[in-house]
Amino acid sequence: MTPAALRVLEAAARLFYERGIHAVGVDLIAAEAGVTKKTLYDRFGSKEQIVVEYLAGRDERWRAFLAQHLDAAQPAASARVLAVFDASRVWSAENSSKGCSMVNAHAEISDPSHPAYPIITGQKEWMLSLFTDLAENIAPGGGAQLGWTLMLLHEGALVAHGLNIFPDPIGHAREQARTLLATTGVAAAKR
Amino acid sequence: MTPAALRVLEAAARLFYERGIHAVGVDLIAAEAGVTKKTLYDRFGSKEQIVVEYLAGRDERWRAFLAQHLDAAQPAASARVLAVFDASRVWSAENSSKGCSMVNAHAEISDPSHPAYPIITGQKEWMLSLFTDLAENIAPGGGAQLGWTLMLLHEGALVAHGLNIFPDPIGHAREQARTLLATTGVAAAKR
DNA sequence: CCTTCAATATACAGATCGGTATACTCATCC
DNA sequence: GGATGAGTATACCGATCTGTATATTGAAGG
Repeated sequence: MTPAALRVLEAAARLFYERGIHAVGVDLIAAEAGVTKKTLYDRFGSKEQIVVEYLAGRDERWRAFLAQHLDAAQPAASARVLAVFDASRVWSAENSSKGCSMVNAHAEISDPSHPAYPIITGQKEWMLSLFTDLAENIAPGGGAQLGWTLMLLHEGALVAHGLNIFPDPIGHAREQARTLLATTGVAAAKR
Repeated sequence: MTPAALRVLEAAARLFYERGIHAVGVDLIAAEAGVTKKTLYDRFGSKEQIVVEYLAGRDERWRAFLAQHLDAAQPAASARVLAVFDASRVWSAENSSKGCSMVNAHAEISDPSHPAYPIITGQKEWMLSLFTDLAENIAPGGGAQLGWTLMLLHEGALVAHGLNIFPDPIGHAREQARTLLATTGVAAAKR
């Protein structure tokens, strides 16, 4: 990736996230990146490809960021679940003031045959299986249901964060997950 | 509202929701409504105004739909909370296969000075205060926090429904709300 | 030294965008 | 019966959209 291509991708990522994908034209991306349109098309070939690399890049960075937090967490499954919320909280404060970029992209990309579509659904499926796998360790046999609940809390918190509707929704979701895991863990231990 | 204007609004609502606001042009709206562009502009004046009436109309219909469910529910606050989830479940199955139209519009309309912006945030604030008011009846003094949790479950369920990531997320959210209200009610009663 | 390649500048193509103009039809209503 | 208003049909406007063409510069590599 050449320096000019990197600047294009950075400018596109910022503009796509802040203003929406369809509202941002390639001329604006090129101008903000300090690059000519020819360079942009030489590197990426199409706007669609820039969209794909924007989402793929965000997905990759989020997974790496989350992996760091998970590596630093205690090995207990419940601690790792809370680490996911902690990671989201920091990530959102730094990169996601308008909510989840995948959810926002999903609002604009309706066609499942769009090359960016599997990136969107793929991240959500991956997050869900992460939650359910951890949940299965906490409540053996009931991992799916507990994972669903954690997913709901997490997705809801991202949306609420983007809408700025009440203070620190991700922190609140984390606390709810904590009490939920505590009572569920107790119930599982009693069985 | 003339019949032609109604057809315009119906076509715009369907297209905006399915494909996104910026991806749909006025020519397409007019064609799908079986109406000339002149009629469209005579009735609405601008595309922006159509967007505003699209969101305002959906907001109004959702509130009326929800009011019906609340009127039919038992008067107990916990039953009314569950009625909200029940209403959302039916509504989403019929009208919202791609998730919440307000959240999706928020992804495309970033400018807070856009005339549609207060409709989006207004509905979310209204839903939050609905939850918190009901929650305050269930857990006096802790309505805000419980209301936040209900809001997270609800928003998360709408997103999960739109992403089609696991079966019946709104039904699952309802069950989680039920157990949450039960334990919270018990805790409040013990105090 | 000479090729290669990433980059620049500028111009342009064709389509679509939101929005307007003109002329006409038809029904309703004082 | 003439005015009003909702509608059609069609053409147009300037701007913007994604994408391409042409010609040039400058640095790195064998």
